[in-house]
Amino acid sequence: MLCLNKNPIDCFFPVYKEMVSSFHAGGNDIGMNSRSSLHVLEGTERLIKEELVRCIWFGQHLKRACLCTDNGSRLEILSPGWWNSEGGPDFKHAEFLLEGKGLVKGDIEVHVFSSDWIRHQHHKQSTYDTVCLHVALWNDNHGAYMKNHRGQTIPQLTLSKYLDAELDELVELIDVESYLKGKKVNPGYCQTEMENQKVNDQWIGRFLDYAGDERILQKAKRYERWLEKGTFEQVLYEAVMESLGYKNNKEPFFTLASRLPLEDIRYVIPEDASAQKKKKNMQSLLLGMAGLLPQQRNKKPTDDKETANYINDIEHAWNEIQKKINRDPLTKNDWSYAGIRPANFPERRIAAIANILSECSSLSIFRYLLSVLEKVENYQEERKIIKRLVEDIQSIFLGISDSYWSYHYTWYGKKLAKPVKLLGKERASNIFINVIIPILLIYARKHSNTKIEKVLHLTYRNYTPLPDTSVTKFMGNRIFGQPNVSKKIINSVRRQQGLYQIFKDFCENDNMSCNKCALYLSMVKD
DNA sequence: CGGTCAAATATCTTTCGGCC
DNA sequence: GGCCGAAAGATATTTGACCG
Repeated sequence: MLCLNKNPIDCFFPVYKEMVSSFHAGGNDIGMNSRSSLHVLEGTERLIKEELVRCIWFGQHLKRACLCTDNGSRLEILSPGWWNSEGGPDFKHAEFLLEGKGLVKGDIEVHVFSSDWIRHQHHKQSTYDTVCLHVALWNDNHGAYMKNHRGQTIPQLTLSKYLDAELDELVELIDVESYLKGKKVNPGYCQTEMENQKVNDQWIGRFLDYAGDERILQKAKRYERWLEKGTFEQVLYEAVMESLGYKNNKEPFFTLASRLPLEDIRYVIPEDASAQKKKKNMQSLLLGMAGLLPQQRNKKPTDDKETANYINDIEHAWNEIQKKINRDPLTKNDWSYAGIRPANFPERRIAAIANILSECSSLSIFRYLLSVLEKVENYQEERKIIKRLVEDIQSIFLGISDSYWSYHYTWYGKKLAKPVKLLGKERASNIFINVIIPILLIYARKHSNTKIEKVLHLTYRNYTPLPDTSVTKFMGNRIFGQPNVSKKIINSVRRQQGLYQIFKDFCENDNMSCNKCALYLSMVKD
């Protein structure tokens, strides 16, 4: 078993990454795929899984206007087809227009590498004769097409040339969790090996700790790229906004934040206005730019005076503000309401961020964070540091109250008997872990401030786990089998985040990568 | 048009831990 | 060891979009 005792424990240290690369150095990997996705990495350091490529294809995250097959024919996708959960091609009943052929209907097979077509033996299987387009993320054999079992030519599309965002951004945006639903979880090699070797709780805990640190480091890396184009406060604002999109609205929230940078907001909303006026203007600015005001949608009459007054106020303010902004607002179609509980509709979250911004001096959440850090650094007791840091930072999210939105879920929605928070504890925790810690970590390192890093790490490793998700449940089953064992060991967000990291790196393909998993290999190593 | 579903907060219950 | 307050855990409640 790999010794994990010698590494530093009070800061974010890339122990996990070193372990992973030690197992995969040299390229002589074991397993069925002679060349795994580990070795060809363009534009991302993550391991790209076929499931992700399927999601890219199904979600059509492509520059659709200029698609060409690998032999140069113009291609227009009418329908990406429907998921096929049984054997055979990945998507059924797709439709597209192909130059020289016209309308084509048929099935689609998706791979990470174009050469996977032959490696998976599809050119010898008649079940793949219905495939009319082969879609690969990367074209590694530089061919222009594939052949099926009857020798017919299948046109091929290479996605990497047409992605509508950086690959690592897509990795963040695409929900790879949903496919886990309903599948039964098989124990991993890790679980079997743990029983064989009687791996103790401390060892596995430590491993998860380091994996959890790696997750923060990777998030930090992502934000570091954003920082090339913006200031800390702008990046923090964008990241918080993205986080407010929960799962389905990350994209429009992020777009809103980049179309409406803090600088522009400051230009439109004077610092010296009264608190109330600032709040109202901020709401109308953000909601207006989001395209979510009632006037921008279907206007319904109401006999509720309070609602009518509020809407009137906000829309009036927007009509004035709109003149000073020369960028187009988003529209209702940019937002997704599917599968979102009314309490978390985008309108409410936008109202929330508007209230937060208008209450921060100079609209800077970042500056507020720094002031909290400064205060906390001087405390002696560790417990007190942890408590105050979390409480003070989260108070700006939890403490929001709004005369309208605290009592309503929607425009014209019925008035709630009791006020409901615009952002709750869970969201605040999420923002704290996924956004604030990574960004402050970058800041600490840029300023060589190890004290801040230590405070962040201290808080991180003492923070209780967030509620379970499909991924944490899956991983709990996969590694520990019994939920009570899992619960005992996963006693911090740090370890919980470690589960996500290992999942992303190794388990996403179900059983495929168990033999390459760093957790398993660390156990069997002598 | 009505059943189903989505996920957060509010509230109630149990456990934990510190302290005398 | 027992008491009290705090934290953690479990359960109930909530509205409106979507799909057939």
